Amino acid sequence: MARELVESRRTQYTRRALRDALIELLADKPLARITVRELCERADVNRSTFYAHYPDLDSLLRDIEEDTIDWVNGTLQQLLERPDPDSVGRVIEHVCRYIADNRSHLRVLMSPQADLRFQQQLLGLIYGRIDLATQLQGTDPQEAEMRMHFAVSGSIGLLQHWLASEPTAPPETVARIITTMALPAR
Amino acid sequence: MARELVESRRTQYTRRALRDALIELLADKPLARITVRELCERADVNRSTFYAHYPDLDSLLRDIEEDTIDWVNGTLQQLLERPDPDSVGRVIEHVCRYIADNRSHLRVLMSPQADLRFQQQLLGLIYGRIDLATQLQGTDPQEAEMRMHFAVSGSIGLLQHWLASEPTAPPETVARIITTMALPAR
DNA sequence: TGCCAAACCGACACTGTGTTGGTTTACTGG
DNA sequence: CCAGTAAACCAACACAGTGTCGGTTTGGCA
Repeated sequence: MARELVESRRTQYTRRALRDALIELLADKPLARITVRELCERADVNRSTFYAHYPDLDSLLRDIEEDTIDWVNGTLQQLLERPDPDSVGRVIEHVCRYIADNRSHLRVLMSPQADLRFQQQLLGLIYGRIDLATQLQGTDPQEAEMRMHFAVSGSIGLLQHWLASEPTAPPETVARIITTMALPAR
Repeated sequence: MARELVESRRTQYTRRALRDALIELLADKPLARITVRELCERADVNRSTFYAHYPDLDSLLRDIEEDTIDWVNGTLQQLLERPDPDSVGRVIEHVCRYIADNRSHLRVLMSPQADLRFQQQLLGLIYGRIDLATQLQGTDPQEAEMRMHFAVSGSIGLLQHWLASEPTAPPETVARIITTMALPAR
């Protein structure tokens, strides 16, 4: 694990070229329609070099996604350390602002063209940490889980629409809508 | 158009074989990992015969999905003809019951493995016809659209979870959750 | 500056794709 | 009941992408 942290300048450049190229291609078409060949062509990297780094396109995509996942994890950690009565709303707003700041990358990663698994993982992480269950106390556990799924998928859909549409609504508005729709009125 | 309605018994059998085979395969893996070859093998249909019917796997899938779309369209037409003050809740419940009745097919078509486009089309159809906008009267149109997207995606996620989980909750419960979360409290 | 890891290159066997021309087979209408 | 025909079968094709080699440059760090 520690060894991998020490990447030579050359390999870093190659990996970045591959990652950037994939993002560019994903803006045009779904992953299934992208070939290793054209990716390498665009990245100006030899095809065999690609295979030296990743077994397939899926792995490359997951590598890219990992950065965002890591950021969210770290941020959640920080935010939840200091106790805050209204933590839920604050976390959601914080994440929305992050998304707005990294719009160009995330509009691709969050698009329906991209990887649904990542999107669910991302939102599931947030709602899981927040422990939505405590917000839904008193209700039937099976029903609470269903509401949870509605909230996660609904948030994904809203965020996708937000990132795809112009002009862009302010992150605060989006956060407010998510909060009001995902959580039961108190 | 009229000509296509008259299908010989043979072609009907072939098409059904292909459709059933695809449903079976989709239960195992996503569309992207399914090849025309293995589909034909399972369907016991010659590969060139497949191409005589469909240009690619995507078209076959859309053909299957069309049946459900047609049913929903027809049902909506019927239900919305007779005016009903509480039409929204009734439509949603009706659709949930249909899904429960055709569980085996729809659990595949609705799965994340399958086609997201279909799922959005299906739910978008319902919410569009219902004209959720009227439910959201008085609010900012941009915000109304965002809530709409939340509602559609949320419903999809909930339905996916519902179809995938055991034991199965009654359709009435699911309909109630969708109604309460998608529509603003009056 | 010399070393060596990492990128490049060309070639390989393999699998899947669409398409085509010719054949068999099984419905259907007379 | 059987002839005609539409539809399914079959074999073979050119082509594109995959994953994996061994051998060769090349760039950067010590």
